[in-house]
Amino acid sequence: MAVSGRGPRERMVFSAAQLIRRDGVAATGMREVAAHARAPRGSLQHYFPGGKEQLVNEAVDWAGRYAAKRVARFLAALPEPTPGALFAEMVRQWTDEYETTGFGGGCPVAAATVDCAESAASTREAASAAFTHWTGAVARALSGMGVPEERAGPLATLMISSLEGAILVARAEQDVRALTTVSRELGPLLDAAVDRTG
Amino acid sequence: MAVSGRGPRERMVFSAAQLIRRDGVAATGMREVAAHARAPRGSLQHYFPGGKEQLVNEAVDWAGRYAAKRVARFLAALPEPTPGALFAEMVRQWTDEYETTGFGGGCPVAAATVDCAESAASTREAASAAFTHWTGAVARALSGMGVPEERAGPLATLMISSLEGAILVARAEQDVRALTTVSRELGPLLDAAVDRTG
DNA sequence: CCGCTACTATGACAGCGGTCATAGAGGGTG
DNA sequence: CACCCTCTATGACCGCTGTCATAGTAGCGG
Repeated sequence: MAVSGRGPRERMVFSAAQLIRRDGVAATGMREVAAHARAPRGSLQHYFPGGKEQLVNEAVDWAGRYAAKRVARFLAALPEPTPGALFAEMVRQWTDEYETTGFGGGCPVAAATVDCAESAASTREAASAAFTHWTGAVARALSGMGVPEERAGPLATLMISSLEGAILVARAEQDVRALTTVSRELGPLLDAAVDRTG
Repeated sequence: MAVSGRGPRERMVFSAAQLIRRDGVAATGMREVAAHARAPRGSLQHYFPGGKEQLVNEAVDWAGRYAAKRVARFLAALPEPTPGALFAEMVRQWTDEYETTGFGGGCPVAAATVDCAESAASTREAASAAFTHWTGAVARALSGMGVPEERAGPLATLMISSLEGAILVARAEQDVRALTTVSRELGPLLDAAVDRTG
């Protein structure tokens, strides 16, 4: 996994997200992040004077924006966009990863929530913001598919909650079963929400 | 939170589950567990010669059995048992806790999965077993309500995945919104799965 | 060359973590 | 009393972690 984003700073944030999603926040050391990013250790205190908390927060923030961008990209790639198809695509990103590279990682936002929700207020807020970003992107996508405004938000929350939970279960079981199940079970419900009166 | 289960051993397992669900596995120390359980520190190596990993595994196992028992209890308490009502009750356990005692804790099994899935194989297996126990209890409950056999398993997985994810989101946002949303959105879908041909 | 800024390089420190070693109580049984 | 088994009590060890302090290098404008 040769990390080669542009600047050292970006690489460290990216590496932090990668390591966090694999081992959790507490088990991820700063020296480890720097090494993984092939960045000098001395740069840590230069780019992240706020210490580990700042680095973690930026990693979570990055993950939230990344997830939101993915939604838009999925949307553009779908030949016939429906809510169920979007959800299937979101799920497929995870089944693909798990089937090819193994069950090594989960969602970094989930990891940050589990590890820091009670101990670090700013990180909890970062996770909240990440979920909000992500949910907003999904809700907008649903609206664009004809889902009524007042239904888009709740359904987006349902999609993300189910996905996050299924990721957890799949990782524990080392089996994508939970992921494929939620996709199959939720698909019809989601598709039924599009307004066909137009 | 005066812990007063029967033996010191049981108390330590229980305390471990409590602390893990709040701070995560890595951030929970053994000395801390003993102190929280009002158990002598020297008992740690006596009751858990397998070290922290054993203690964590037992805590996860305990949580899985507890969750399964709760399902049976919810079932017995429901006046008119339907899948949607059971799910609403499972969700309500969490909204109640969050509204009364705050967003201090999540699911210990989720925490163990996030923190140990990659680093400790035995803990990952314990988490998998916990989910299996829990899912089995829910599936049996659904079957008892008239849900066809082949639908009970997938729906149970959907319920638990959605619940776990909603717990995560709710904790990050410090708002039970995600929990109430998944309950409301999934209720009709679940109730529609009961076989009414009898 | 000076001075300034951005970045890097190390080493040290203090704290905490899990684990081990060793020894001590308590209470039954022979 | 001697013996043993269960449980408890400490203290020490070692490794790791986040953070700080200090010093060094690179490049650039003047």
